[in-house]
Amino acid sequence: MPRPPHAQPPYASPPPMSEKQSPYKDTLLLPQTAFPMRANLTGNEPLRLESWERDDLYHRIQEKRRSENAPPFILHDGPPFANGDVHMGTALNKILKDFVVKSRSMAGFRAPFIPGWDCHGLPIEFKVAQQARDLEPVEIRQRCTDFAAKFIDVQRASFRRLGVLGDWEKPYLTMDPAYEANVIRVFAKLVAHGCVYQSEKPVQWSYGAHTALAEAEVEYREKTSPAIFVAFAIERGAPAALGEHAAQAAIPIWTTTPWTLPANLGLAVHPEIVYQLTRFQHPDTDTTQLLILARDLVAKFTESTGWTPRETLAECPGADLASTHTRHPFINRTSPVITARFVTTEDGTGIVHIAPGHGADDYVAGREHNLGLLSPVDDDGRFTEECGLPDLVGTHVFDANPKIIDLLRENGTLLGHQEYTHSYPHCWRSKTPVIFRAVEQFFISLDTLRNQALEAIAHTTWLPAWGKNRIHDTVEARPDWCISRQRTWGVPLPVFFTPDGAPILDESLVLKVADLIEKEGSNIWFASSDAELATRLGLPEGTRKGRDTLDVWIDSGCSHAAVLDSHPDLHAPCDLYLEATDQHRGWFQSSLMLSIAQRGGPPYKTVMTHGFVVDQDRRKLSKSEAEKAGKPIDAAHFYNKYGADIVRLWASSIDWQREVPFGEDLFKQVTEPYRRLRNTLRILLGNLHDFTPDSDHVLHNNRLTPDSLPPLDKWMLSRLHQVTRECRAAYDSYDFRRVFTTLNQFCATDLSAIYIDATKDCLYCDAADSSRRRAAQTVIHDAFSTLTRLLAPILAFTADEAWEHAPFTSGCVHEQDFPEPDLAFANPATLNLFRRLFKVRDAVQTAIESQIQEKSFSRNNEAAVEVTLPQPDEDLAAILNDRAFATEFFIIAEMRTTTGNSLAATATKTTLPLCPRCRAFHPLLESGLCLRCDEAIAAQATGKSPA
RNA sequence: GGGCCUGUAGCUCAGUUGGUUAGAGCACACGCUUGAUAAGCGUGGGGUCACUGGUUCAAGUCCAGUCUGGCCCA
Repeated sequence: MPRPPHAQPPYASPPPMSEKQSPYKDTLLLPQTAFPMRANLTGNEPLRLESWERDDLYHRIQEKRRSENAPPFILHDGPPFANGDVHMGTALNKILKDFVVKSRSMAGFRAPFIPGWDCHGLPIEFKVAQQARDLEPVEIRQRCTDFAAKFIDVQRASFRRLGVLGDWEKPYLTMDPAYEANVIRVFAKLVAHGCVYQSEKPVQWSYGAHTALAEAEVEYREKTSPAIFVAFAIERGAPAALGEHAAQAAIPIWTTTPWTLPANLGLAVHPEIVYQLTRFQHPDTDTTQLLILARDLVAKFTESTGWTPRETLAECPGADLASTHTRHPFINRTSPVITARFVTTEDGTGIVHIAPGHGADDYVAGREHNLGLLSPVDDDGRFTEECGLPDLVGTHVFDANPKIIDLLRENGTLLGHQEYTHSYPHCWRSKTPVIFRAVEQFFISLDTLRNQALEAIAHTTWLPAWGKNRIHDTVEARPDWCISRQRTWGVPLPVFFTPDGAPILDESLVLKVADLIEKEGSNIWFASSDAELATRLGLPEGTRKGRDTLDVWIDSGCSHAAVLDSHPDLHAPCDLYLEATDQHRGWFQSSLMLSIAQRGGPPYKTVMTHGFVVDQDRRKLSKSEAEKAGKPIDAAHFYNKYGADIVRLWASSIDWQREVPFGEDLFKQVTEPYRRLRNTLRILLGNLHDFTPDSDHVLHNNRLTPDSLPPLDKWMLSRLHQVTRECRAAYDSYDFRRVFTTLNQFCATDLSAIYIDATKDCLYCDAADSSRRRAAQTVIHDAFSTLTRLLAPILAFTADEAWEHAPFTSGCVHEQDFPEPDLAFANPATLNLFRRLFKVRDAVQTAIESQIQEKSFSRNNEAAVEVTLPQPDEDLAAILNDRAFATEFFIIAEMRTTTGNSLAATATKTTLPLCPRCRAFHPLLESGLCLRCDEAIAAQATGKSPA
């Protein structure tokens, strides 16, 4: 190629703007790549997804790791409910899981991911029941099956679209007959251990949903209740310690549930609290009354009721009241006084009304003192005959409250009445207040499992670490587990009753049910009559099947048996469970208890929890409220608007250990780093267009050694390996945010602002094969290859797209291994020298900026800089006086150094001429070009490298 | 009401075992560049480290209390 004519004199200014193009432009090696600057994620991601699925990427990766005999890393997917669209919380959970799976896989593990869905339960049955009432069980179950299947498809499509890799064709479903059979087999184990029992106990009952509720199915909301003070007159056994007047006294109680009074069977006092016998007077009516109540609550009682203490006659500890009997205020019955430690002086009178059928504490106390049990309320929450008040039979308990209050007012036992707003348990589905009601239910006794469970908790890793305390405390305090539900959409509770109504709890019979259901599906239980089932299972005539289904927490809590133990790729205990913090009382606990029963140990080695998604003011983000406020919360809105990689980048940028702030603004905030990462990959690719690693990599072809690399390249590789080490460690500890910030800062500062900005002169203008240029390309090659792989778990689509655009890669980035940090490159001397150089650079930039502000010149590379170094620093001075290094590193024309008191820099406009080809200021040759450009042109002409 | 957690620039977050002037990204302002160009570079403003008290030569960091918000439990 002939040299272009030198139209400009050597000292000419840059070509005027009117001139379209420099005559030298064609001789430069400008970046070239087909990797587009604009991502168009929403358009391109689905195409890439298709190609992954066409190539069966998931199974290809599994196969590769299996053939390598890679150690397994098993993350067990907690099944989301198949009852709605994927919202950001669910999306965050799955993306975090995908970060784990992808990063463990690239770290050399065989990391299978078998996604699952929780299909049974009230949420679905409720929605189906809303559409059609009074259906036969089998019909309800069919509709529920269809409903669940529909949302499994919806959710699966979302999870896939988000780039989550897994065996989506073969997920586990808790409604699969094989899964249901395994649930029943775990139940058989529980029966064999003798932990299953039937009992009439107060349970949290939803009259709206017609079923008992588990703890996890209850939510607390504000409710206003009537709070009343009721006098129980002393009938006999007045405590001698309170003197002769005590016999005429009454004992006041305080309650916010007047409807439980018909079931009252006693009063409880604390044995050590001091009670006083006091004469009260009411200022409104001028009546007086002798009352016994806790000394510390007299003032509050007066404040609430107006009854004013006139004379305190005596006092005694609660223990002395224990033999007293009182008269029920409106039923012809005696209510004995008992002592109980749960009584407090927080509210009320220090005396608690005991209805053993309507409260957990009451039940226990009632049993201890043989008070009996009354639960005169039916499934709808209406009073039954048993309530003892014919007028109230058929009345809903909350409608009965005012009637009971009227009754008390009329018979003079009502001492006070206020409205009281408190947080009260509600059914999570029907949103109705929960009532405590004693019904025959099945329970799992946790006492047999508790110690082993606590032991397992101690030996499990909890992330964050405070999770251990939390689950320990909940397991320690947890009451027996009510597992029966009076619902249709669930795994049948596999219990039969003898003709006289006794439950048959027999392991082998339960196992037979499991086999039957595995073969024919659980509908067989509902479709068959008692007689048919009895015949098939060889039971005597007259045997009846149970009508209940199992708590859904049993379903998902059995996944370690139904999935980990059963799937060929998996095993129990697995390495990791990863869910939101609410699962400490949900899945983590149900899985643990059932795994203890099943295998005597925990199902997991590590449990990681992440916070809930909250809005930007750190307020709870509820779906209905967000929609009202016009704030979208569905994952689809975001991946359709911004792309899955933006959602993923957001997920990597948050701190999963606490609540996760979320809002559309935060998405916009993450698009800027995305562009930076993408453009960095693009400029790296652009500068590798003529680079073939085999022949051009200066370290692979031994053209240079790590030690003989130019200093800037040495520094860049040191940083690269430092960054690699940091990201690998961050992935190992699930600290994805650290990966994100490390890589973002590395791209922004080290690569973009420093390295590429400085070396692009060499990359564009040097002869193609100059050592200096090949060294820079070598660094850029390593940086690209490292960056794409370290980014791959997070930017699943973009990293693969970039990988594909590199001329020297093959396959998919997700099948690659992570880069290994090589400490041979992490050169402390170089890093240290550059630390000092960056301080100089700051001073130099400030000096140049002030000259640019004063219009002395306008571009960095016009500057001639004089630097004053504070103390003798030979290494620093030597490198600063190396013209080639200094002009490249600072992107300036000239550098001189002196020593002085403190670090300082001054800049002036250079007197050197402008090289028209590289637009840098250098001494020029007769050709009109600087030495480097002259040689580059010559090399192009001969096709040979100058050096 | 109880348990656990949380609070650092407008926003998202760093801040080692207490030790110089509390850092980064986003956003903002100004400037350069038109050979990374719907990109890139430079400079800059912006913080009573939730509040109060304590320990200490020294506190964002340790202690106590208050407040905020979250999860769980009642």
